[in-house]
Amino acid sequence: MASVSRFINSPEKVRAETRERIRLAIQECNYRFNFVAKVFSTQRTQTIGLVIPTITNTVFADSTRGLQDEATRHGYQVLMVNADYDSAAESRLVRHLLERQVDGLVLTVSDPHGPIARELADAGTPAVFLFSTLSEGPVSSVGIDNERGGFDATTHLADLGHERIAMLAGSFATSDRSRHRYDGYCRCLSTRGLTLDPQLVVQIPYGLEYCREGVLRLMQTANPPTAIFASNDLMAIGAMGELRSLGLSVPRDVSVVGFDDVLMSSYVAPRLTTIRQPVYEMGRRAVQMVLDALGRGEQSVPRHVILNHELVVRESTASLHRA
Amino acid sequence: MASVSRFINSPEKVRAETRERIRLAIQECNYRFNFVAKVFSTQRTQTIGLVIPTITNTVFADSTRGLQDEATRHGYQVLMVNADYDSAAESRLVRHLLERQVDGLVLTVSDPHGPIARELADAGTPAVFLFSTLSEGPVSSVGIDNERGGFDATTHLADLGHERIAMLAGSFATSDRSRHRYDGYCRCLSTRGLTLDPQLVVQIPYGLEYCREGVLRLMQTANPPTAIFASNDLMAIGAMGELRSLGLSVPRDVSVVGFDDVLMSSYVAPRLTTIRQPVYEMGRRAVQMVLDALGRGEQSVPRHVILNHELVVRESTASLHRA
DNA sequence: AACTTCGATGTAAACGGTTACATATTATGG
DNA sequence: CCATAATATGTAACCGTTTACATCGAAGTT
Repeated sequence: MASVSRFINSPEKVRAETRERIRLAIQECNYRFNFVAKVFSTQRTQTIGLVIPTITNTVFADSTRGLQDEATRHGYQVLMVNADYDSAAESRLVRHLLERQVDGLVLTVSDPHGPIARELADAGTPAVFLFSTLSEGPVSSVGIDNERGGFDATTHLADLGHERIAMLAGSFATSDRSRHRYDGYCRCLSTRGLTLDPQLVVQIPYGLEYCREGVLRLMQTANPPTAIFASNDLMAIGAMGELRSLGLSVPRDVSVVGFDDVLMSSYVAPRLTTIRQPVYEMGRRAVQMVLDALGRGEQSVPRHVILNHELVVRESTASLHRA
Repeated sequence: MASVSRFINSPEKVRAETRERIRLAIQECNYRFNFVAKVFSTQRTQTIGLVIPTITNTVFADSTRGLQDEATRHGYQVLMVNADYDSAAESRLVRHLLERQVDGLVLTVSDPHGPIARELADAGTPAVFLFSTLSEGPVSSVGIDNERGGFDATTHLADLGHERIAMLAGSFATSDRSRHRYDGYCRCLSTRGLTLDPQLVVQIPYGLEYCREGVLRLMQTANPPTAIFASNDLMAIGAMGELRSLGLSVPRDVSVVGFDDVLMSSYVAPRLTTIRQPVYEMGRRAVQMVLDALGRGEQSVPRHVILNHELVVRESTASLHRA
């Protein structure tokens, strides 16, 4: 029994002869290793739990790639679940993952300042928030400065001469990233002396399918915007599709900026101007931080890292053509 | 101990008074349920393993949604891993999932006729192949008729008067779906009396980023195609992006048909003509079949279900404008 | 040859639930 | 009020691995 365990985990510790004996026995009773029993015994799953808001936005897929690569490099698995932008689901899934004894957690949640932060800190399982901009709090984080991202995106539009700049925002309730990007949008407006027209800000649920109504609300006002800043690329692409349906041309009639720089954004027509996040690197860093905390044990203090973003100008934005 | 177990699994079986006593004790020693121990003891994880080829193509996300919904409806979790279109990874991941004692498996693999089928059949864990077109074999399957899908897509182009129809195919080695769609493409060509020009068929790895070279190869021939059938919507969108880079207009210069009808396809410009797969339903059916087999035990026979697809005509295809 | 040392192998407890079965408690009927 | 049935609770074995520790055997030392 013990020798079999040794055989499996460090074959060099058992004599060649015994090794052979074991190999045969294994063949004989076509034995299959029981990972669950191992976990039960060691209390280590070699698994990192990942909670993402949705599987349909490929930013999360891209960061997952970085996460996955780094994890496998260290012999860890990734257990991914999606919460569908539902904060109740987030808590439920975190509990599920903790019950399943994941060694660490990486999560993108609607509100990293909410009760979930305490839950995580109490659980004693290393965790890091991904994508959010945090500078404090009991659980670590890695992201970009979403407020500055929003500021930069809006500034780009203002630089092009736009004055009626709308924001097509993902619902703040389900994403603090969207809220921070909105903060940056506001700051830019006030820096430029532009008025913040509440009619030019609409919040919609995440997902392409909700863009229609949002764009309609924006464009059917008395004084419609000449530029739209969308919370993410998916919504920007959705918005462009809707604008086209309304007979408007991007960027001639309306400029559009997105956020994330999803691969798709450089293939759509027109190619999307956007804020690039270093998502692959973010994913990598997140697992590094988890493994780091795992190494340190209890006495590790939360860290908050903020990576650089970058404005990528493509075809969906243009100078305001004054009528 | 036993009462605690009862308390957790069927509270109605313990007296209110005892229930209270247990609740307090749980509070006291802030007990956390250990799912791994339960699994170890019961040999049931209430989990279905899911192997997908990539996380960046949203078809898989969409089918996963159906899968997830049906699974949770029956109290099952989904454990998703992606193989990145690598057949070695597929085998490795299947072994991993089996070691983790998943109760059933749903998988989309490069070749459902390959050795993995035997492995699965031998393992004794219920499994179903998703997306592939199978009519026999030891493991169940649910998909559409990919050959007919390819035929229908190509026929649509032929009906529009196109004679030089290219196929931008995902590498056959990594996807039998692509191969079947190609078979349909060939059948259409021969039915119409069109010659199958090998220069008009290129295989590329999956992913937007590989479309550039594929389209270049196609368009830089002496007699370039007037229509392109792509293995999936992602590649179709990639192709449209590349065609635009070459100064060609879709559909005026070149018509493009995709496959899958991913949500994004109705938002890009021009909106993509494609073959719709009932992906949500496919996901649901797959877990139903797994749970069904789980119910029957050993004596369940493999089933192969083929659902209907549908040609969705949008803006990316047009009649051949004869020069 | 006896003693020490060291590596290889065997033994048994432990991990935390579940569950069959034994026992205790409560309800029911005569 | 007792016998009996029904229901609630307690007991202990079990799942398959790891791991600390015991034991064994071979090689090296005196």
